[in-house]
Amino acid sequence: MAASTLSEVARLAGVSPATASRVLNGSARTPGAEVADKVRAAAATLGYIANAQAQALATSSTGLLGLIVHDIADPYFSTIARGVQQAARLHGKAVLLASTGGTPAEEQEAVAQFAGRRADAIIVVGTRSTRPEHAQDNAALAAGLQRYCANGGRAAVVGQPLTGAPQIDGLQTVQLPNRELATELAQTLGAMPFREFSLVAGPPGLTTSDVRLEGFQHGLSLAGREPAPVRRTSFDRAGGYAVGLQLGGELAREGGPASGSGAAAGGPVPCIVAVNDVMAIGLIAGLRESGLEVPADVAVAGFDDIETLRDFQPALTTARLPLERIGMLAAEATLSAPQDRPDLEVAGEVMLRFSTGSPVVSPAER
Amino acid sequence: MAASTLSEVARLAGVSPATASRVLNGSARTPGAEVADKVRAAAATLGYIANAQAQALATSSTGLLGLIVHDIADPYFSTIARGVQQAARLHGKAVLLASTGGTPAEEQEAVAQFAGRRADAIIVVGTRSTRPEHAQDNAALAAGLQRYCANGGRAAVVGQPLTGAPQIDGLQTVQLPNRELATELAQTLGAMPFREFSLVAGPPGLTTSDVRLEGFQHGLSLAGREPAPVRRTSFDRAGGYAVGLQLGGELAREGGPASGSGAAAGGPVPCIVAVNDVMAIGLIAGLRESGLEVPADVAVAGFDDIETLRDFQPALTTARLPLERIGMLAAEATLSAPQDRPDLEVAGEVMLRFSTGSPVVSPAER
DNA sequence: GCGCATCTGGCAAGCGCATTCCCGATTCGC
DNA sequence: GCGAATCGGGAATGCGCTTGCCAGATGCGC
Repeated sequence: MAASTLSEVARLAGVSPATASRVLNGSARTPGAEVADKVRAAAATLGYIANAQAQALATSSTGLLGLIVHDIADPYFSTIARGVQQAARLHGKAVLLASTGGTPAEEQEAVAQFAGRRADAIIVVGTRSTRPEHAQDNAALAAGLQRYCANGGRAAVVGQPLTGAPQIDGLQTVQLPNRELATELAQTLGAMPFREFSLVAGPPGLTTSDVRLEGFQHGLSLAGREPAPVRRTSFDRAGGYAVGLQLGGELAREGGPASGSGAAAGGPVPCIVAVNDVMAIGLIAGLRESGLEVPADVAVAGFDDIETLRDFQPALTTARLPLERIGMLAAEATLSAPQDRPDLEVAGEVMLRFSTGSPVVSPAER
Repeated sequence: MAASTLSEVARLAGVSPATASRVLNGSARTPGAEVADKVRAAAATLGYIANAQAQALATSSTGLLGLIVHDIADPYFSTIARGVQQAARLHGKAVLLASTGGTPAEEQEAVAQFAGRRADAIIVVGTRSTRPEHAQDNAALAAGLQRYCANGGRAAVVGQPLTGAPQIDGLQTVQLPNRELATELAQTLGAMPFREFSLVAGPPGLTTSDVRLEGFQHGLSLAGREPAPVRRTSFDRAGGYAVGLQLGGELAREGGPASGSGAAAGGPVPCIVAVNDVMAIGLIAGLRESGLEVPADVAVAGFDDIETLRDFQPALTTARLPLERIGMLAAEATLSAPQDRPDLEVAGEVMLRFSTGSPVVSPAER
């Protein structure tokens, strides 16, 4: 029993395929009520479901929205994905998902795949890379999107503009206030009585990491602080953890063998800022492993304000990005008619919490 | 500039579309090397990308894998999604994502949509519902999957078998050891010197919640414990938090005005088990809000072992489900040839951690 | 050197649907 | 009451690709 087709329905209803099509799938010309009922009845008994592939071929519109993320299991991306999904649903589109791993080569592959499926729109989420070894892949990615847009596709990239890309017509960018927020965070923290700052970042060349870093340093200087030393590690929890162990060891040695040096002395403690929450959480785990208390011995801050992490103790000081809204914006930007495209400006917010000694906020208002 | 078509490539290469098709998209009959090169060159200069829609129509195979989850931003689902995505990629399939919200009606809608798109396989993840108001939708969902499978689609459901469904040919089930693991967890905890147990569950009728509950109670009885009282709440963080506040208030009143009653007395403390990690985290937040310490005043355990939550303090005692693997299994089950389908047995593991007073495990081995 | 097997590439028929064009049947206007 | 405008429905065409089938070309054995 193969899936029933339009003409089967038409035959059962005793009408032509054209008529059946007109009643079942919205047409400007709606046939008479009697005929329409007959067709609908036939469709129901046959359990007819329109073949979206054939429709797509005939109408050259697939109703597909391609979403490209680095890792769908990462809460940063999955939250954005939720927003995209919601917007897509509102527009009656289906979401095609690609979880790439983060290299421009894989992203380019996903773009090609989506272009082949003639997705109506493509959204690329995640940090760009300026690493020299990615230059060629970046160019390929840009070329792929370029061609996709030239062929009438709509596309948006979330985060930063494409690396080394020409102006691409039809490509929109949801620019994230990474630099500004990082500056604000650093300025706020810089005004607090921390002994010194250090920064934990991803490998050089990851734009999100680099930009946040710049913003931090800028904010520190605005606060009249020295530039902070930077530790480079992987852009994930494991990287944060490794640095936590390392920094924790150094701090413990310097502050005395036992923990609680800062707390005991009541003196100013150092503050470590990681470029994202997940790294910050790993960092705290590593520091703890070294016998340090947060924030008594060392203060820690992150970036993103991941929802799942908001019950973490000590509550993490961070910069909130409205991730779900960002996803919706990106989707809306590609799906809406040009005239009612949303404003792609995104605002964030610095969240001071206990990991930097700020008073705890009730978890109720998460 | 419209996307170039196969026949354009063929014309440029001076061959017939058939030949072009044979060289560009894998065919059993590969034309001669010279012709093949010409075609490939033409395709390259035109930037040809095969129209997957048309291919799908011609071959009646779309290369689409439909994934239906309750909420893609929930780490439980996003981790499974990662597994599905990986398996799909291995098989050269693209993942179609639907994040439904969890009601059978929405799931049925997603199934219909995927069926219309002629997805090669559909995977439905998430708890079933036995609530009477869902009976009709459950039936519709079963009917939809039934028809989908009858039309040659492959499908798998992760969690429990469909509620009130007949045997559906071609529908596979990745059965999760919820009951067994819950029993094991309860038995283990029951042997420990906790004063009493109470359970925090989702609304009655959510099968995952209900089954875990049953398992817990069974384990408690195996350990010679009384059945534990059950608090019903919503199946998410907010539900856990609400019950945490409530239970926390009761315990604080009963144990004395100040916190630390159990710790101070050193006596046995109560143990609260939530049916999933996210609820357990909310629960702990609520308990803390009431001035109680975990595990000094009250022990807490969860279920799932969500990766992002593993750095939580106190480390959460839980039952680990290999979520990513589960996703891969489900995808593999639907994508592989019948003879090399994987075994759909899934094993879990009880993880004793500090939230029930067990020694802390180094975060390194997350 | 001839016939046959083998191979190579072209032709054409769909896959399931939307859409344009067209024709017969109504209905309306005068 | 007649012509014209209108409406309901059917036939045909094409979307881009795959593939079975066929004709021509090539190679082989005898």
